[in-house]
Amino acid sequence: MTDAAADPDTPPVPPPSPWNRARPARVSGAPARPALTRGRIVDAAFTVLDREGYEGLTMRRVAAVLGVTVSALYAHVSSKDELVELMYTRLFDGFTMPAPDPERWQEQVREYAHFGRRRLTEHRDMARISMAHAPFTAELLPHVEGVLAIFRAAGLPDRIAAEAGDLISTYIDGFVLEESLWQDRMAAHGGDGSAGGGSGDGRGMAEQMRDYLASLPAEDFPHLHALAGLMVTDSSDDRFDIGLEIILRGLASYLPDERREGAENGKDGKGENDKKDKS
Amino acid sequence: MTDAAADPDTPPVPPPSPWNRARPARVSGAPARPALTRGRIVDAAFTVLDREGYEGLTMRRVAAVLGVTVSALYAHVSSKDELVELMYTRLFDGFTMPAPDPERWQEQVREYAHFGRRRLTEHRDMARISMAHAPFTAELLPHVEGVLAIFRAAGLPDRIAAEAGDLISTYIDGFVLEESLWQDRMAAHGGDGSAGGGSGDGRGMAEQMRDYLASLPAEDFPHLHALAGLMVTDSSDDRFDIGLEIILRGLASYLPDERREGAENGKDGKGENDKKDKS
DNA sequence: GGTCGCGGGAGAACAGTGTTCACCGCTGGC
DNA sequence: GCCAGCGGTGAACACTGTTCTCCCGCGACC
Repeated sequence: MTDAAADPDTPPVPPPSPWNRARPARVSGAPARPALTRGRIVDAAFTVLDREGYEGLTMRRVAAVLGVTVSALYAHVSSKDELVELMYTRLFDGFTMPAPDPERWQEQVREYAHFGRRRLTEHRDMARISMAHAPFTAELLPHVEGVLAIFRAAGLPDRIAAEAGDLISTYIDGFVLEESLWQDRMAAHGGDGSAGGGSGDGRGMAEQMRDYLASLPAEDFPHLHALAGLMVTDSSDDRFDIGLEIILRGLASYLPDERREGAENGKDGKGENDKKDKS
Repeated sequence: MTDAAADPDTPPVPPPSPWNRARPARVSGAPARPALTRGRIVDAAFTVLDREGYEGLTMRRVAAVLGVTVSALYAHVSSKDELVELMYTRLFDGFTMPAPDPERWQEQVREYAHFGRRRLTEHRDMARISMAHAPFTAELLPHVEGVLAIFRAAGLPDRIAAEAGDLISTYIDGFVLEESLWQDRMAAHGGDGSAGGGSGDGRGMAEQMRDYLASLPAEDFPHLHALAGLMVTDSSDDRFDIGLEIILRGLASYLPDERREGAENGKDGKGENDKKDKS
C-alpha cells in the first residue's frame, strides 16, 4: 500500500530542528508508539480488512491493531463511513493519468484498467468498497478528468466519451467484485475439501466451479455445459482482457473512419475477419 | 414487486370451501393474520427496504411489519443473508428468456437489459443487493443459460459469448447502483435545500450535480467542465442506452462479416453523425 | 518554578444489530 | 378429554457504531 508520508494531515512538515523538538521522545520503556494520525488509522484499517474481510472491518478491531481504544479513533475520523471513504481514496494514490496520446488511446485505457484491477485485488474485499463509492470527491476528480481527456483526444463524440469513463470503471469494479465473490463462496462451503492449502491461489476453486457447471445436464443447459471451461478459468486475466477488449471495440466503432485504422485489431489481431470492415 | 399469489409456498390454494374451513377464523377481535410463510416475509422485507433503505433493512423491522417477533422469522428463514438472497431471487420472477432469434439478438439483449434495469429500480437499493450476489443459484441458472443461448445463436465466438453475459449483467447492476448512489448523496447533504418535495423525482438533484461539475475551474478540469451537461442528465435512460450500445457494438465486432450487416447501426445511425435526431 | 490549559486518549455507557434459547398457547388427531 | 407438537413469544447473548465523561501528561504562561 502507499506510504504514510503521503498523508494530507502531515504535509511537508520540515524535519524537526534539534532544538525545539516538540516531544522529548518518551523517556522510559514505554512502547513509544508514534502519534495517532488519519494515515496510521487507515493503514490499520487495511490490515484488519485483509485479515477479517469487509464484514469483519470493525472500529474496535482497528483500534486494537493500533493498541488504542475505540474512542481515540473518533478524534481523527468522524465515522466509520469516513474511514472507509479514506480507504477508497487510497485506491488512486500514486497513479497519475498520462497525457492523452490519440495514437495510443486504447493502450492507455488498458494500462489504466490494469492498474485499477491490480489495486483492487491487492486488498481483500476492496472491490466492494470501491463499488459503493463514486469518485466525486475532490481528490479523485483529477482522475476522472484524465480519463475523459484520453477519450476526447482520441476523437470520440462527447456523448460517448461522457459515458465511457463510467463504463470502464463499472467494468473494473464489477469484474473484481465478482471474482472475489466466487472466492468467498468457495471458501465458505466446501473450501478445503480437497488436499492442500485451503485459502490458496484459487486453482482448486476454479476446478470445483468448472466441474459444477460441466455437471449440469446437457439437455437442460447446453450452453452453460459447453462453455463451462471458458466461463471460469484458472487465471481471470484473460477473461478480464476479453471484456475490456469488447468495450474498447465498441468505443472504437464511434471513431471517424480515418481514425479507426488499426483500432479494432488493437491487441490480438484475430477475430477472424473484423478488419477491412467498411472497406 | 411481484404479487404474493405467485409465491411458491402458497400454490394455487383453492378458495377454502365453507365447510371444512381449516381455521375457525379467529373468533374474537384478533387481527386474524394469515400464516407466516417465506413469501410473506420476503414481501415484508421489501416494504422495509423501500421505506428505510438497505441500511435500515433489519430483522426486527421486518418482524414489526408482520406484527410478529424477530425469532418467529428464524423459523422460516435461517439468517438475514438467506432472506436477502430470497429477495435477490425475486428479481427474475416472471421473466422468461425468449428463444434466441439470430436476426434480432441485439434487440433481445436490449429487452433483457431494460427489464433488468426496471426491476432494479423498482425497489430502493435493490442494485446494491443484486451486485453482491451472483446468479448461480439453481433458480437463476436458466436465465444465464438463456442469455448465453442468445449470444451463441447470434454467432459470437464462444470465448466472447462466455464473457458477454457477465459484462451485460455487471453493466446493468453497476449503472443502477451508481444512479442510486447519486440520489442518496444528494438526499443526504443539501437534500431539501430548495423548495418543494425533498425526496422527489431527482430533477433538482441532477441540476445540483450538473451545476457542481460546471462550476469546476475550466482551466483545471476542461473536460469535466465541458461535459457536465452530458454526464448527468435529467433522465438516465439515454445514458443507459448509450452504454448498452457501446457494449453491443463491441460484441457485434466479433461477428463474421456476413452477420454484421445492419449490426452497427442497430438502433441509431452509425459513427460520428449519429445525433441529428434531436429535432 | 509553579500553575494553568488543554488536547489526546481511556473507559464506560447507550441504542441498536443478528441470532439463539427456553418457554407456552393453541391447534389437530387420537 | 387428553396429548403431541407446531408456531410464535420474550428474554438473553455477543456484538456493532457512536458518544459521554473523566483524567493524565505535556507545553505554555506568569
